[in-house]
Amino acid sequence: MKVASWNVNSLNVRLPHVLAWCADAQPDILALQETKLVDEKFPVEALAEAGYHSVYSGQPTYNGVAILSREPASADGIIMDIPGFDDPQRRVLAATYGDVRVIDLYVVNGKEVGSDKYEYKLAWLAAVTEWVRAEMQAHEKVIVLGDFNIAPDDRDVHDPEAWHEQILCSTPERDALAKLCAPGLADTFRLFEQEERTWSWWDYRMNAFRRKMGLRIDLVLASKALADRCTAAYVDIEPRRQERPSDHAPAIAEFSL
DNA sequence: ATGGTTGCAGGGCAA
Repeated sequence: MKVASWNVNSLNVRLPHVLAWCADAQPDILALQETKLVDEKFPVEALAEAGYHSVYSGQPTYNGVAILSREPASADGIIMDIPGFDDPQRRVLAATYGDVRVIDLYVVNGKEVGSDKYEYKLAWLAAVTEWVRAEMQAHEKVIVLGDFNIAPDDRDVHDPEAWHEQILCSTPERDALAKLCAPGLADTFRLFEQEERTWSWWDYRMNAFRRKMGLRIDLVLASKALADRCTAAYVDIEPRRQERPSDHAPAIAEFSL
């Protein structure tokens, strides 16, 4: 089973990129973030023609998450809100595929350490952490993936000194991510030897991609039952090289199931 | 400290 996460920064603009990547990479499950589409405009038919079922939770202009899959999601167990956390922003989506629970997250960016958005990010992460804990008690095989807007440690940052305690890299954010993982989620990327300086996001500005100035903030986390069966994990930067790309590249994990 | 680039939407806002 091949599972991927991709922040597409508008599925309206990036639908051709998604279709081309799916045709090439053949993921079984693809979690999307920043679809920026209301549900009425979600391209269900175009994706169905490409062989993918869709579940999605969108809003106008901002945010929006979706999960594409070869096999349909179970009819029950689709969750689009963090339990007990009132939030109009469409950032979470959970669905069950066979015996695998998939939780797609578009973590709050946070803008700047100390800002209102930063406080919202930490509160949001605390609420998600409680929810994920409950999901892991209910399911043995859990995948939590998405745009985490947190670089787990300095290996995931092109210039750790410049980013020291900055947004996406601050200690409270990293501690919050560690707490989310504490019930037994592994960053699948780190289960394997990796090329150093692997990133999944590069700012559109300042020629960051050409200059290899990126961060690895897109993650596929897996519970132990799945981590034990993980056979590969990597980032595919090819889509970032294309015309009119998303600023993120897909993060992928493969499992022998 | 600011600016740079993209998307949405048609002016800023979010990233």
